[in-house]
Amino acid sequence: MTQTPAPFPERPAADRPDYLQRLNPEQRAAIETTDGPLLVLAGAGTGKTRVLTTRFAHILLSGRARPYQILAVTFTNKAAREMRERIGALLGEPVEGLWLGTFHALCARMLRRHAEYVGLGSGFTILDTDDQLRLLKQVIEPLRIDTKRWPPQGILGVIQRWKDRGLTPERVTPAEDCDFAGGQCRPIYATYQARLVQLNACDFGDLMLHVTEILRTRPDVLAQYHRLFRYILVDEYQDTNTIQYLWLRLLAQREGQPANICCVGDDDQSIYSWRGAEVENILRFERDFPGAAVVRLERNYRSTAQILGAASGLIAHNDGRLGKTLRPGREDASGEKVRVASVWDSDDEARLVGEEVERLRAGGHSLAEIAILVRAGFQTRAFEERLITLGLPYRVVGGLRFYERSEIRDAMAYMRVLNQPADDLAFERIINVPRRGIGAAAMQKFHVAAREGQMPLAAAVMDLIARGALKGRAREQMTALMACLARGREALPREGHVVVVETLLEESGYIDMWKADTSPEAPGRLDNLKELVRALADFESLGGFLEHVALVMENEENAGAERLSIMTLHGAKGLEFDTVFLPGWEEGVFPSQRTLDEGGLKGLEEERRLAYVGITRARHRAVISHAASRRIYGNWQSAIPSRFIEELPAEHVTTTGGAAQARSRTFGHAPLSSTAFPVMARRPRVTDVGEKGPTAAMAVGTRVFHQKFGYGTISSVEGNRLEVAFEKAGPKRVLDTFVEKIP
DNA sequence: TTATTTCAATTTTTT
DNA sequence: ATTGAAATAA
Repeated sequence: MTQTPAPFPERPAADRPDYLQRLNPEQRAAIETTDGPLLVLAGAGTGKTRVLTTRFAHILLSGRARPYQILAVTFTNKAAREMRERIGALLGEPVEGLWLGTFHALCARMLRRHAEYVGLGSGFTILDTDDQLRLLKQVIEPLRIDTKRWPPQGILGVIQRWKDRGLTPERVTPAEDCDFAGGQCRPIYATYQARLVQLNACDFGDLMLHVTEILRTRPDVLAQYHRLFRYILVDEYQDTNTIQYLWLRLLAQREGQPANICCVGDDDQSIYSWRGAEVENILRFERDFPGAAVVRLERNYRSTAQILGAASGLIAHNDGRLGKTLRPGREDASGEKVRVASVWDSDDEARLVGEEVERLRAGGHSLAEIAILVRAGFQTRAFEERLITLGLPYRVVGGLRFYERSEIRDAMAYMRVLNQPADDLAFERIINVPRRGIGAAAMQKFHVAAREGQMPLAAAVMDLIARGALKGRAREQMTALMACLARGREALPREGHVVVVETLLEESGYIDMWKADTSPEAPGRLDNLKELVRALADFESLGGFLEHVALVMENEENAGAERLSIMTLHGAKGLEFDTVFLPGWEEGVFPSQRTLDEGGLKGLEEERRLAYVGITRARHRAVISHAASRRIYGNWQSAIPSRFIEELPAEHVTTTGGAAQARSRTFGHAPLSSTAFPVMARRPRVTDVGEKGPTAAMAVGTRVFHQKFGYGTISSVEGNRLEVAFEKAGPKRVLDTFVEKIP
């Protein structure tokens, strides 16, 4: 393993251009080591984005490459946008013609140029998840697969994972074919791909897969990109999957020239293995690119020493790390310790967080600098309810996004059919929305006609109308719909896409459908449709708009409002806040039981990295909490504190709350002054009922009472953790503090 | 063809 | 408890 380079000699400041000022030696090394492979291990809060953007600017300003000769890859559109803005700021002007974007956006751009090599036209459509599923269902329908046992989503998952690994249908070996769908996944995959080509469409995975396949099989195309890209920059390298790795390696390894690839990442923040990311990619970097330099960014400028100490101590429990230790960047006061609060249940937890937030706000803290980071979506509800009663403005980040709403997808489908009459999947989506009396039977008829006539669905419908094979209301409605679309297409060059789409949505009856809808969401949906038409005006053409939406499923709204954020730990990666609440640190919730079951030790380590990501989001304050009981799927479950709590180094942690006081690690310093934690308020007054838990001998066979589960008998004891056979609730694991001995 | 009922699943998510 | 999708009745 390569060592962090020795400190670099300080050159006189005057020698260095402006943009290289005020960087630490490691950051400067990461920027000035321009040629040859370079791995930058950037711990949380160590100035990663700054290094990436400055490196980009440095390559340009030192004359090593023109803007279009640098390939800069990110995972999210947000990261790409931020990078573009910051490069523009460094250079003093916006730069044009950059190859800067997400893996998928860059691949889409490449694939439009070379689509014919994989049997597509350059005007191919990019399908969303709905379309993918609909198409797959069509493919598996004749196979009479038991969709109970093998849900289409699962099959799609298998295909997606193959694509993540760079496996085209031909490359999937029989051994690779899992027993999913009765071992029929391989032929299903092949048919699915063939159908996509017929539709002149591809899914997200295909963007990477097709381009990589082209680069693999067309040396001329590959050479063209080798000549073009002199430098490659990759963000969040620990999140790359196999296909992304293959794509990068193909582009980076040039005959007789150094691989000028710089990957920035942090193995400790790899939290996406479940969607195909391979941490091995970053662990293997030095073997993949011989002679690679490695720079470690370990000076953290974000968090207090206490927070860093807690996070470092926790992550140290993982094996197989590349090894980094975050050091406080500034020697300021060490700050507050990380707090661990024990509460009774999720309502208590929400109350505690709410009170703390109110206190912070009273102390002049901005709500925008506070976040509640949960493991899973179901945890948000208790907080939302509490924040509403307190009148605290909040936002749940990562709910349904604009372009995922059904009315927007419907409207988009109308546009797609307008844009490409052969877009069967879009046509199928709108054909009976609003209701036009087309059910399964009619649909079947259309499909048969389309297959027999070797034509798109829409054309088949026209044909059936012309031949009089359609009767009654269906005929009327279909004639009207087709006329609508035809009028729109004809008017497009004259009236412009905005007006035409607006008219189409009106005349097709789609708008009226929502106007007639009396449900409370309907007005909001109409507003969304207005907003969609407005967004349409920002684009030159319909095609341009559709491409944008397919790749950038984002809405840029309500930023900067004075609200606190509730989001998942995954959603919080890359963000930072003054104060971070980390609720639900209980075995089964965090670490998640499912991850443990499915991923074993690997899964546990990923959960631990998630915990590490959570803590390192905090600049000044981190409050971890765990509840003693939690209602999951309608019934109460007892909960034991997460093992991650015990793994936090004691010297960086303070503990509050009743249950915690029973823990051996707490040396009796009960924070009685803390009015912020009126925890355990709803615990029974134990002295009235029986002896208090921790002081009483808890032996196997002891009869106990539990607030939520009722009466039961202890069946095993493990320190302060009991297993109790409850009379009504069955066997549960509980902490001794939450039961009372029955005399 | 649509409305109703039952039934199961229920982490994390970008593009 | 809640929700969404598939089976079944009107």
